[in-house]
Amino acid sequence: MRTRFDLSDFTPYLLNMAAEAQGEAFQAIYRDRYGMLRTEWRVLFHLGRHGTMTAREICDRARLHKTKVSRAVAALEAKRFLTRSPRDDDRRQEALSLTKAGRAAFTDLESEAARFDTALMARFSSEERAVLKRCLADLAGLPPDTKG
Amino acid sequence: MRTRFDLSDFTPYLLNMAAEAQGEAFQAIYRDRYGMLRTEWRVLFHLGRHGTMTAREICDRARLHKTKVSRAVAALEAKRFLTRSPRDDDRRQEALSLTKAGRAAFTDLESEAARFDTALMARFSSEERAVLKRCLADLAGLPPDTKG
DNA sequence: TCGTAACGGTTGCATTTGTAACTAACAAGT
DNA sequence: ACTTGTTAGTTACAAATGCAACCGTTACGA
Repeated sequence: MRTRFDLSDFTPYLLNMAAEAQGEAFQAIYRDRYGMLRTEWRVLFHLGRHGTMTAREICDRARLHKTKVSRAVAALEAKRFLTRSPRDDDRRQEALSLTKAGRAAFTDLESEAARFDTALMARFSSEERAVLKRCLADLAGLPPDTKG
Repeated sequence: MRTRFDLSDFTPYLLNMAAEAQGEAFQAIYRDRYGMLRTEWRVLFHLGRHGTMTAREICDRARLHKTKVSRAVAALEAKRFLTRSPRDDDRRQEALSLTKAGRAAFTDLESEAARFDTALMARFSSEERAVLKRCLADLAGLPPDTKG
C-alpha cells in the first residue's frame, strides 16, 4: 500500500518549519544584543559586507522590498548604526554608510553567524552539507555557488 | 586565502529565502482557489488528514500558536469549510469537523500539494531528495522520518 | 523648455501576527 | 462549599508587513 501524503512530505512546509526554528534561534542574538529586527540585521549585513550602498542597491542585493529597506534604514539610523549622505550627482539617492558602532555590530554579528552556522552544520556530514546548501540555493532561486 | 563569510553561506538565510520562494509559489494555489491564508490551509490539512480534532490538538500537531488556530478556525468556519460542536464531556472543548466543502477543498489541495512537491523535487536526484528531506526535518526539529 | 514618464525613497492604510490579558469550564485540596 | 490552579479558547492592543499612493528628482522626446 502506498503511504499517504503527509505534511512532512511537503517541502514548502519543511522549509517553513526549518526556517522558522533556525531563524528564531539566531534572532535571539541580534535582537537581545542590538535590538534589531530581521530586516535590520540583513541590511546591516549587506552594508558591512559590501560597503557604502544606496537603498536601491540593498533592495537588489538583499532581495528586499523597498519599503522594508526604507524602514530598516530609518531604524538603523535611529540606533546610530548608519548615516545617510545625499549624492550630489543624483539627489534622489542617499549613500548609506555604517558608523563605527555599525561596523562593530557587523563584525560581532558576522562572527556569531559563522559560529552559529558551524554549530548547525556540525550534525551533518560534509556531503550532506554540500547537498543541503546546493539544494537550498536552488530552491531559493539563487545563482549556484561558484566557489568550488 | 580563506573565503569570506557571505550570506549565502548562512543556513538560516538560505532556509528563509527558500521557504519564502516556495511558500509563495504554493500560496497562489490555495489563495486564489479558496481564499485561504497559510494558517487556514495548514489547519484544513490537519483536519482533513487526521479527522475531527479540537483546536488544542491542532496546536500540538501543527505546532501552531493557539491564537493563530483560533483565528484560522473562525475564518474556515465563515467560509463554511468546517463546523464546531461543543463536547458534552468537557464543555471548554469544541470538536472541529470539515464540512463537505471542506473535505472537497482538502482533497483538491492535497493532490495539488503532492503534484507541487513532485515538480519541485524533479530537479534533484533521489539521493539529493533523501538528504534534503532528512536535513530539513532535522533542522525543523521534527522527529526523524520512520517510513523507511 | 515644456510635458511626460520613470526612478529613489517615504508614508498612510489595511491586513497579519505576537503578547498578554481575559472568560468560561474543569480539577483538586481543604 | 470554597479557594486555588489549570486548561480551552477568544479578544484587545501593539508591532510588522504589503500595497498603493505619494513627493521630489532626473531623463527623455516633442
